Amino acid sequence: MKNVGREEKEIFAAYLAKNRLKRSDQREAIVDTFLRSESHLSVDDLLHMVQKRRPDVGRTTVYRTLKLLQAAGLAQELELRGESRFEREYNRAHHDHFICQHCGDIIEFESPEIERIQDEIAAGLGFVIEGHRHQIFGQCRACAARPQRAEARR
Amino acid sequence: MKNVGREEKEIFAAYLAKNRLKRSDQREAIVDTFLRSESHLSVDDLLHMVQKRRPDVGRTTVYRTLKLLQAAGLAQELELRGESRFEREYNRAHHDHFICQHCGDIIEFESPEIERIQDEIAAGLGFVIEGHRHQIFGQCRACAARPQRAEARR
DNA sequence: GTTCCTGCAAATCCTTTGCAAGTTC
DNA sequence: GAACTTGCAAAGGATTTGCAGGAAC
Repeated sequence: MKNVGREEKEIFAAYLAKNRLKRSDQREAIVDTFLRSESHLSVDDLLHMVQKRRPDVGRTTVYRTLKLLQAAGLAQELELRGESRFEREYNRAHHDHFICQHCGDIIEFESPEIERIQDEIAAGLGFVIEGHRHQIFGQCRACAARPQRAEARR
Repeated sequence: MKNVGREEKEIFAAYLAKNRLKRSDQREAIVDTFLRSESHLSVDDLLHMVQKRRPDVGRTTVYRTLKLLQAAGLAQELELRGESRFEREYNRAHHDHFICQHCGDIIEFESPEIERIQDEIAAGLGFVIEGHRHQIFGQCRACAARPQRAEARR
């Protein structure tokens, strides 16, 4: 488990330098924790994980560091129903999400075909695409198999 | 402009009756205004439109009535970046949205082909679809034609 | 008359901002 | 030392809730 996200850390450092910002232990802990996690973290998830290492890190700093990660192109915000989550963005192919409304699990998927159709429709409308969000809500395989617990989460 | 949304109003009345709720002038004004509008209203849009007719209607009641409209299957919430908007749902084919980030315009589109691909991917994952949200952000034709005003809205 | 509705104000929830003290360069 | 960071507390913005008075049934 060494050198996790080494390249991303270099990019982050370069981003700081370019903008005359400074490094700090808190930032380092947050960035490292974020890069080690499987993705789709809420701010609270990340805060709690970081606090296991450094209990003195504040929620404010997590918010601020996530903004930096986004600006540096390393993190992307996922705006789900109500809550906001973050995933790694660097060097990842574009993908969209299935969200299980029962257990909260998030499954990624990608479909070049959907992207292509999207582009065609946009072209027909004279619309220039800058970004998109495609989320599918429902039940994952596991939750569908035990419908009696369907209300557990929502 | 008579009898706008007559059928929807009947459904709303039936929904109230079924749940032992009562009619009120405020609800009627809100529902009527909602049904007459072109869609994609924010709570504030709706509040202001209703207040032109009945200045005494409060924001709280608009929120509460929108919840009823949703529960009755007449309105659907559109969660855009940050803000929340509402559109008519009754008897409308499923569709998704292009959102111009510059002028705020919202353009609807539908693609049975995308829906089909979605269903296939879901089936492959054993995922049961209960709903989805597909939003494409960018510039509409008009805004793309005058890029100098691209920063006007965001 | 009982039950439901309404608007206000207060409470929440999530996120951002002001600020004084501490760090980095 | 100048400029940036931090955490706290306070401020914001959007939505919900408690409540007392008013309306519907």
